[in-house]
Amino acid sequence: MKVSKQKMAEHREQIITAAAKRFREKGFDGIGVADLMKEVGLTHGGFYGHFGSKEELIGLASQRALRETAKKWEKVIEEAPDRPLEAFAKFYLSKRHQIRPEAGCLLAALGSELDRQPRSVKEAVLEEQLNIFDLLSRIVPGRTKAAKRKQAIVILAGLIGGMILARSMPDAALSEEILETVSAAIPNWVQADAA
Amino acid sequence: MKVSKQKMAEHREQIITAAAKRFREKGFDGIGVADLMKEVGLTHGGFYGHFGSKEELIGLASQRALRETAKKWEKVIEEAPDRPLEAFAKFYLSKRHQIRPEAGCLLAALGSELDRQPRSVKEAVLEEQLNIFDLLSRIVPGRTKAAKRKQAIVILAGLIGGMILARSMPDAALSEEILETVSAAIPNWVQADAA
DNA sequence: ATTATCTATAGATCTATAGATAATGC
DNA sequence: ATTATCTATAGATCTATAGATAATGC
Repeated sequence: MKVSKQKMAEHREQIITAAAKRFREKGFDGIGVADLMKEVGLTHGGFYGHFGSKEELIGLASQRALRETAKKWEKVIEEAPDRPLEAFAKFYLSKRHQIRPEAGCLLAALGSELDRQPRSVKEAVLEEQLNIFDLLSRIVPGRTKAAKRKQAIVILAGLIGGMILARSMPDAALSEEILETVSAAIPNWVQADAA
Repeated sequence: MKVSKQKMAEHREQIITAAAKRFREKGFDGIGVADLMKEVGLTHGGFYGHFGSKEELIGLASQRALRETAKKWEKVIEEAPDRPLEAFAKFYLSKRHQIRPEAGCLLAALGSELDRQPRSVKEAVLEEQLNIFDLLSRIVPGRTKAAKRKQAIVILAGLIGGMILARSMPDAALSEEILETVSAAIPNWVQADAA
């Protein structure tokens, strides 16, 4: 039943990728080790050859998830060099993102669960959060580095809160109202601050 | 083992109150029926005389939690008639609120779990969310009802996102930076919109 | 007589481990 | 010989139910 080193490395990646998807879809407690292993075609006993614990996988998968979505955001920003913030806010606060949490921002899908995760998980996620602050700092009109960082923080907070609020609604019309309202408001924030 | 009708009604309230606290503290999956019943001094078998399922309790406790915090917010707003929005943003985005999710806003503590709850839970929460939109509408300077509602939505999104982001940080200094930055920015949003 | 609670348990999870198996890679 | 995976299971949960118990309230 042993496989090659390369195949084992592939298995590891497949487990992390599946976890990154399913955790965002079902929550950290909503999917178990056995089901994740089954999804990639392995038995659950083998899991502990790859990771020391489920907690370790939660850290790795969370980091992976946030990094992958941040990469997409960079593309969206590059493709709209005239109004990058507007384009990004629209992309983030889209209906498509709302209904597909498993492929979207970890902080919107699992944000309120992160506080209850062990420190190691929060630290793994932090690396990507700091990258995102830098990414957003590049598309806001603040004059100093500190001013740009402040704007980046405020924008990310608005985006996360907007998506979580939209997803919490039992009615599609309300969700849409929230996404559009927040999306329209965000570009005004930086103008106000820059003035 | 039977108790009076009044005592039974008290037990029901105690269960809901304990649940409203523990769900916010540990997540909907983080506390079980047996532990909740033990906390109020009953055995877990009796739970199903009060509620049809854990899901039913989740709806009732979530509604209760959000209503109780919204009541506190009203007080904060009434006590600062000159700058109600500034006072409220500071209150919501306080360190005290950050470190005590079990006594704070349901949407910050459990926001990203709500999307995975059944419709009945979302509908129970919605009643309070609409009340909060109204509450915030009263302290923003928009000219029309629609403009005020938009501002209320944007502010609530910023508050929720700001708190969730602050709580997700593994470092207290970063949490504080986020709380202060978002808190300082929010009052500017309505001035920008009203202009 | 009715019923709120308790006791006991069914049945289904869950994470993690121990030892067997069978393929890799020296 | 080493080791990635599988099989089997320990031990600890979890929600929910059935029937017994004992107090209420007619």
